[in-house]
Order: sequence, then structure tokens, then C-alpha cells
Amino acid sequence: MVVTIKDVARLAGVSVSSVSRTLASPESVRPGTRERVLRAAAEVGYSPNAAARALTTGRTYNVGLVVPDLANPFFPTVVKAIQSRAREFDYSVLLVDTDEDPSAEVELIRKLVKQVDGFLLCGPRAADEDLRSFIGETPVVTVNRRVGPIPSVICDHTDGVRQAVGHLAALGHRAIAYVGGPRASAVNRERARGLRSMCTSMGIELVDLGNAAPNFDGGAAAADLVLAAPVTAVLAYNDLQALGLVSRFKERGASVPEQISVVGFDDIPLAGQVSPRLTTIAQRGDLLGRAAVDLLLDLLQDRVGAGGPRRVMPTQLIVRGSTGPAAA
Amino acid sequence: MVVTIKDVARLAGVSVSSVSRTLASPESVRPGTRERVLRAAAEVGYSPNAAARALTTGRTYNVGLVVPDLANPFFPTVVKAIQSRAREFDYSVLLVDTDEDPSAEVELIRKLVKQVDGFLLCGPRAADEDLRSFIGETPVVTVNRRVGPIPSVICDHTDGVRQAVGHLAALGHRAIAYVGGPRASAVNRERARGLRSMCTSMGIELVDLGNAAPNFDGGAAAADLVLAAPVTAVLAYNDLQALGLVSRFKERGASVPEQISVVGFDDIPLAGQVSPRLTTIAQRGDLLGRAAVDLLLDLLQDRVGAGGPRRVMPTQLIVRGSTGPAAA
DNA sequence: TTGTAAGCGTTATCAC
DNA sequence: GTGATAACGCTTACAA
Repeated sequence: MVVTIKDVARLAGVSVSSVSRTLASPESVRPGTRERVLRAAAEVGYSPNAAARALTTGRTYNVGLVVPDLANPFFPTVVKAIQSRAREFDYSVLLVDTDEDPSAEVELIRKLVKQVDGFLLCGPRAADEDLRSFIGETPVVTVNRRVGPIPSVICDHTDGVRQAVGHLAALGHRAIAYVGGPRASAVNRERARGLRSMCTSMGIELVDLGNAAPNFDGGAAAADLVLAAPVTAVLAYNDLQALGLVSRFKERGASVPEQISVVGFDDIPLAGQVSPRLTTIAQRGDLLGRAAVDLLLDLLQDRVGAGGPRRVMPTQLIVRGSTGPAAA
Repeated sequence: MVVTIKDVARLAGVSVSSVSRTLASPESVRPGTRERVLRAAAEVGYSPNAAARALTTGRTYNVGLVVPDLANPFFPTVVKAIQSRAREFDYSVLLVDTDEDPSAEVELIRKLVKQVDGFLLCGPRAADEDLRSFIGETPVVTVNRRVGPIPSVICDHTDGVRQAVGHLAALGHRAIAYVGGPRASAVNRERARGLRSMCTSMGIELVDLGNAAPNFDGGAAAADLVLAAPVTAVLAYNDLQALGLVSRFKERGASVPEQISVVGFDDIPLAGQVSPRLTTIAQRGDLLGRAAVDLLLDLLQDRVGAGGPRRVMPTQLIVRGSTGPAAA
């Protein structure tokens, strides 16, 4: 049998209310009482039943963490940061992987809504209206996506694109291609949009190669399209694709970056090491995750976040070797 | 206000018990009742409060999932499989990342013990006795580690080592080095032990290079030791290290596999693609995860697993390009 | 087959 | 400061 608050109360010779109070706000009981309670609790190894507590307080001390695909190396960083930060505040993390499926995402959130105090939606793939339907029901913070008034933590992807295009333009590139990611990804849309406007304003020609799978194979598959296009550089939706591009380029005998420059996004852990010359636009998944937790907790405390309901994190261009010249 | 079972009962014109019964075992109520209840439930969008249910039944429908480091690319595969399989049975997954810290591991498990029906411990780093202290208190399944009588799902790492050494021996290698992983990792110990016995029995000289960080840098750092050792091949604790070794070898001008053969473990997602010639011993993280969930659920149902409390999954040598000859 | 009511472990609202 | 006691939402004997 497990030990309950009653056992502690009996052992300490006080009522259950005193035990509860001692644990909740030790200063509200007489020192003598406090001591006996704490001693008793320690002796029997008491720890409160979360379900019972949730039932009375309405707070579960759980957060729902939803990610599109944990196999995408960008997310583990975020998830780690979130779980670590949440633990600092005694929150547990309920993890859900939606496998990039928008409808599964909605359904899973629905199922979890009573089990958590709030949600952290990382790069949610569901439609705006579906996401909006949750707000009001339960606190939600989106990561890397803006949905109406929902509080969010996002990276400044547009600025990232600006840096990348600026860099390529400075090297002399006049025409670049973009290999897109999941259609449902808001980050992908933002990158594509930013890219269009940047290229327009800088007089650079942009070839949109459509959407590819957000992984190595997706990039590799798109490589032939890139070579067939009249471009000297290619931006990929993420580093996995970029690695796939580089790999396939090598197979095709196209040297990187001499003949074709490749730029990825995210700065995922292994990429820079296995491909020491890969240029990428870094986003700090750890900072995103941490900030997201802090924002959600602010929401739960009914205190508006110091910086308002939206936080924007910087992105940073990382040129490891050389992105290479178009040097026409 | 949220909708409770009472609301449904009122709307359906029945008692709360009828609602409860309908949801739990529809066949136990009269069809008419059932229909009204279900209709009412759907109308108000009722979903049971997990905390309340947990309080009465003693079952949380949560499993605690503990991993040493989600940034290690082997684990996302396992975690994905676990969360997906758990969901099939309406179980939620509480994720904990211990950052390779054995004492944090124990503490975190302790904190979660009341919130879950059981634990899935992936490659736990804690000491046997600490782990054993949980058994009895709560159902536990370990993945890739055997601890006394605790049910487990493991890969046959010893056989993997056998395959690897056999392969290297066939190629003519007579002396090989081993770059170890975390001291607290049981998998590392098993690999090292298997390696020693295999080498002994096959008359191959083994140089143990001690423990290195289980990542790219750890491998890279160990590369110089390898080159200084009188060996023609090196086994790394995992693929990340193997990639680091290959990278550093290249810097040092040692060609792989002509001058030195490299074999990794795990067959992590990106490795084979960025390093198309990497030889590795694959373990199927997805199968491990799935089997672990099934085993834990068997435990929770008080039915002994069909295959007993321990399941062993195969490992497989994967030679992508060529491991390369010692060909002395 | 259905309803009533006790009880799960905790917190919160009262009196005292 | 402290102790009864009523919730919280649900399941489950037990009665009917």
C-alpha cells in the first residue's frame, strides 16, 4: 500500500489539513508542527498523489509537448531544453510526436487537453483555425509559428533569409534556387516568402523548386532539379536537405561550392561536423525551448510575459568553410 | 466551465453510473440507454478527466520514459516508436532526459513514480541496486540493459560484436582498437566485454583506448590514439564516434578504409548517408521501443509476456561500401 | 439493467 | 494555528 497524507498526519499527530498546509506553505504553521510533519513525511517517504492534487486544484503540473517529428534533428534540441526547463518548475512533459500529420496533431491535442495545464506546440502543422479552436480552452504557446493572438516564441527566419541572400549576393550570385520543406510547415512558408521578397528587392532571380521531404533523401532527390536550373546557388529548407544536396552534387560531379553553393537552415548538431563547409542559418533550439516554457508558465500564472505574448529569437548565418563564389 | 460526467448524465436523463458504464463497457447497458448517453456525450464534447479516473482506479494511463540523452541520434527513433505504440493503447508518455547523469536519473524516476503506471528505462545509467529499488514499487522495463529480474528488451550486442570481429578477421585484421563510450552505459560494457572475449578466442589483439564522449568530438579526439596504436582497425562505441574518427583520420591523412578500418554501432539515421562507406552494427531502435511498450503493457495487465520477461532483438552488421582490408 | 452512494487523496473553506 | 468537512470527477460495489 502506498503512503498517503493521512499516514503522515497520524504519525505526526496532527490533522491532514496541517500536513497539507505545511507542505504548501510552511510558514503558515507553527514551527513545532512543521517540524513534526516534515519529520513524519520524511520517515514514511511521503510524496503527494498528483492525480488527487490535480483533481482539487485543477492543475496537473503537466505540459503537453507536441512536435511534428522527433527524427528531425532540430527537435531533440528543443525538446531537451523544454523538458529540462519544465522540470525546474516541477512540471512534467507529456510528449507527442505527430509524424507530420496535421489531423493527427489536432486529434492528439484534443485527447490531451484535460491532462495538461497547457501546450507547447513546436512547429505545429495544423491549420490556423484548428489551432485557434484550442485557445481559450487551454493555454497554448506555439514555437516557430504565429497563429493570430496565440502567444509564441519564434525565430526571425525572415532575417535569416535576409542574411543568407545578402551573403550570396555579396559573393556574386544572381540566381538561386529554393528547395522547400513540408507544405504544412509555417517555417517553410516564412522562409519561402522572405526569400521571394528579398530576391525581388535585390534583383536576384529565384527559382522555386517546390516542396521536398525535409530530410536527406528529399535534398538528394532535388539535386538534379537544381543542376538543371540556371542557378549558381541553392537554399534548402533545412540542413538535412542541404546534406542530401551536397551528397548528390558530389555524385554528379558538381563541386561544392565552386560550381554550386549550398545553404541550409537550422544548424543541426551533426551537420557542421560531417560537412565542415556547410553554410547554414542557425536557430537556437535550446533558447527557443527554454523561452517557450517560460512564456507558458507566465501564462499559467496569469502574469503577462515581461516581453509581451510574443518573443522573437535571432537567427545567425554560419559560414564554416566558404559558401563559394558565383564569380561569373 | 468544463463538462463532466454529470452534465452528460443530466442531458441523457440517466445516472452518472450509466454514463460511466456506457463508456467503459457499452454492452453492459441497454441499447437505448447507450445511444442516448453516447449522443449526449458527443453533443457536449465530453471526455473523462484523467486525474479523477486515476484517483479511483489507481491507473494513470501514463508511462514514464527515461532516456540518457535525446541528442544522441539513436534515442529519437526509440522514443518515437514508444510514444506511437503507447498511444495505440491510450497511454501517454512522460518524457525524461537525464543528460547522462546517473543520480539525476534516480531522482527523476522517484519523482515520477506516482504519476505513471510504469517505466520504460532506455539505457539507464544508474547503478543496479538503485534500479532494483524501484522494482516492486512500480513496473519497470529496461531497454538495452539487464538488471537482475527486471523485465527487459535488449539487443544482442554481443552477437553484433561477434559479427564485426568476424568480419574484420576475415579481412585479415589481426589487431583492433576499441573506443569506449560512457562508463555508466551497460551497452558499452557489454560491447567491450564481448569484444575482449571474441578477440581472445580468435587470436586477435585488442587495444582498449578507454572511454570517450559518445559523440563526434569524442571520436575525433580518440583518433590520434588510434593512429598511435599498432592496429589496422577500430571499433567505436557508436556511429557518432565513428564519424568523428573518420573525420579526424581524413585530416591526418590516414585513408579509410585503406589504412585504417572503422566500424561503428547503432546505424543512426544520418550516418550512412553522409558517410556512405561507414560500416556499422545496426540495432533497430523502433523495434526495441515497440517491444518495450508491449512488454510493459503485459506487465500492467498482470499477464506474463508471451516470450517471458526478457526479449532479445537481433543486431546486424551493415557493410555499406567496404570495411577495407588489413591485407598486411 | 439501472441508480445510489461510498470512496480514491488532496486542497480549500470554514469554524473554532 | 488548527481541525472538521465538503468538494473535485470518476469508478464500483451494492441495492433495487
